[in-house]
Amino acid sequence: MKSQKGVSILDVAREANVSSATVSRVVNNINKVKPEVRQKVLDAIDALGYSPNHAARALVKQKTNCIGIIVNNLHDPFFHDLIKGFEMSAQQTKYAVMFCSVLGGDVASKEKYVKYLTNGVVDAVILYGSYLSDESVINYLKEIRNVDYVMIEDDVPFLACNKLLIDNLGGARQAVKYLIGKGHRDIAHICGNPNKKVTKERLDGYVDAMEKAGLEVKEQYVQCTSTDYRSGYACMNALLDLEQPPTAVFCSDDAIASFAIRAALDRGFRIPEDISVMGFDNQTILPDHYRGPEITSVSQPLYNIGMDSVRILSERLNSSEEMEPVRITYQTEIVEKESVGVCRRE
Amino acid sequence: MKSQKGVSILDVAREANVSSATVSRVVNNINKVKPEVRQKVLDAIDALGYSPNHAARALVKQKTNCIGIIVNNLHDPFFHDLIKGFEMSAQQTKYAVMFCSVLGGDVASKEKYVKYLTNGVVDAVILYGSYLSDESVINYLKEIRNVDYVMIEDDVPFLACNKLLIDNLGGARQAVKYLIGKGHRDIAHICGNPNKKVTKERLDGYVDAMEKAGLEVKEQYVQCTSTDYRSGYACMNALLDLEQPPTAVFCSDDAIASFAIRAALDRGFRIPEDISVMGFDNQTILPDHYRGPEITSVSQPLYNIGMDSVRILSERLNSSEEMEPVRITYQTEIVEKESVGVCRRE
DNA sequence: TTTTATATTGTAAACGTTTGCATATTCATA
DNA sequence: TATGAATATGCAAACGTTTACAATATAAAA
Repeated sequence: MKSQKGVSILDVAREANVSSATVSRVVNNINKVKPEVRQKVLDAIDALGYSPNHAARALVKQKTNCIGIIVNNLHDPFFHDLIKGFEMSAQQTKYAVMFCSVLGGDVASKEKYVKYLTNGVVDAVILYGSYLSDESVINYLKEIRNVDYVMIEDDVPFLACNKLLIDNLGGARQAVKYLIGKGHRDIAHICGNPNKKVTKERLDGYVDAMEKAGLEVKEQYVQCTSTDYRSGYACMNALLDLEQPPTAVFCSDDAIASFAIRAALDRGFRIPEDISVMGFDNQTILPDHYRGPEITSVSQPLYNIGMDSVRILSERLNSSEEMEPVRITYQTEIVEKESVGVCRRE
Repeated sequence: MKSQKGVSILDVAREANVSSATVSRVVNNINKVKPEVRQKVLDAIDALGYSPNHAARALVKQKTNCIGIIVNNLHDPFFHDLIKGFEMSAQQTKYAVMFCSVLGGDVASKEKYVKYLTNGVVDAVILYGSYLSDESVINYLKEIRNVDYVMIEDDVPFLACNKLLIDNLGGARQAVKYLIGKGHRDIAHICGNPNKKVTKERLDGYVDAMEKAGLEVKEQYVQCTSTDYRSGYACMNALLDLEQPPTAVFCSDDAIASFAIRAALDRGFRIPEDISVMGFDNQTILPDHYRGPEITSVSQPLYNIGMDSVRILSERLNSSEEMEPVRITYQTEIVEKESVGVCRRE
């Protein structure tokens, strides 16, 4: 199958006429070794092409110097900024950072990766997203005490771990307020899969902001997509079919917004002159079919969250004392682009 | 730092009143164990929450059941399809598949990952792209015989490993022939960073197809970008400034094409009525600034390449006999979209 | 019932490191 | 030169598994 090289520390020791302990000290830069001996060892290492075996090290030191990240659908452009954040702080840490991707909702491979990683493969795991709120996985994680972990964007109440959360409620409120500020009163909401926590929170934010502003939340102004964001198209059509269509539509996310805008454009509406559309996520990359205006959106600091999660774990792994889990809620920010205009209805 | 659970196979053995060997046999499904004993062990495992330590296993078995993938800039939308391919076949293999990302041209972290992975962390590595043609890395890889690996899109001649290549030359020829087929004669080329092999090959393909068709390759019709694909904008402007501008432009890749198109549009040209533009890569995701037509392009089967690379390594790792490295060249395919039209020049 | 073959279990070595402790070497000091 | 302190090195146990091999229990055959 493969021709093992199999140069071990003992081979080096023999070659250099020292003990394996000395070699180990040279390799690990423990400076209790005489310069000429160190050189002899270094030469032997070079001559034999030795490099220390990871598994053996991990076994004796009980750590791997590796951090694992689990997301679903790593290929999703949504992760663009998050990955950039991970990459950036990976560069700055001594830990090797590795990504695992779970396709779609595949529970089996999700469990496979969670169990695999948390079992001595890495020192810490970063989990993105509510797709992980599976009973089985959560129960498993509760038991895990041999790795540190960070959950991003998912707040499982009874799980005592580091949590980096996004203020979805606040973000949705911001969005609606912004639309109101542009003079809109008839504001609809296209809501993503309502079983997902994120989506639910954004819906709540919409409702809350409307009520606080004394605006009625008309039932037919809230359209829910199926699990697929493509149905944003159908939702927008439903809104435009109303006798009094909204003048602005706030969508759960930009992917939905892109399809909603497409629907409006296909019916001859102009964006934002005839109808304003607002998204969430500030996703800078959209499917290539998209030809609408750039989407005014609520931006989450994914880049920072990616950076922070690696940094936080790094710090915790290096600290000698037990640390309380952190819990950070990140605020969102409106990014004004082209898809929202001033309300023209009287 | 962290409260170790530390349940070992010995704890289970004690709890179940058997030897560690028996526990091991149960865990690994070696069916030489009596049903009632098996159950006793299973109960003990459950009671103690045992799961086998990865490092210890890896150490004794000399394998990790893991495949590592190294790419630069994992966040780059270019990798969309490739990642999808990896994900898909990851799902189908028993191997855990993990991604490592190297930011930009950071040689230090590139080396870090290559050395880290090839040293008992994984059983096999997949390397994407010519960014790895660093002397130091290549020399290192030559020495490595304890992992299998696949190189995608980079053919280092004296490196005997599995290679999955793309016929860039042929793809470029296809593209130019296609443009000629549309009646174009004045065909320019915007060439990416000419130090990169890929780009060089595509340039060669362009020249070759032009010559074979008896068309002159005018020097000013070949524009090279700097290292940044954004300079496709400037290149297009240079072409449009010529007294006889081309009627069609073939670009090294879609990212460049998107900027070239932008430049043409900004000067009031219509695509494809006034000038045709063709790309390479069939990148379905483009930066959100892009508002041009969908780009007619040469598509590489990245999804298949992703799938194949994992599959090939899986097979090789499981085979007991030594296998010759494979070398596959993938053919490209024209994807007709909106950016190329029939030539209107007399 | 005894013998033999077979199925099940246990013992202990090995995997390749690190590291506490013991020993050996060096060096400065008296 | 002898002494002690400081420095450098080696020995061997430990990390948690797997797996040949040995030992035992069980079943089948005589």
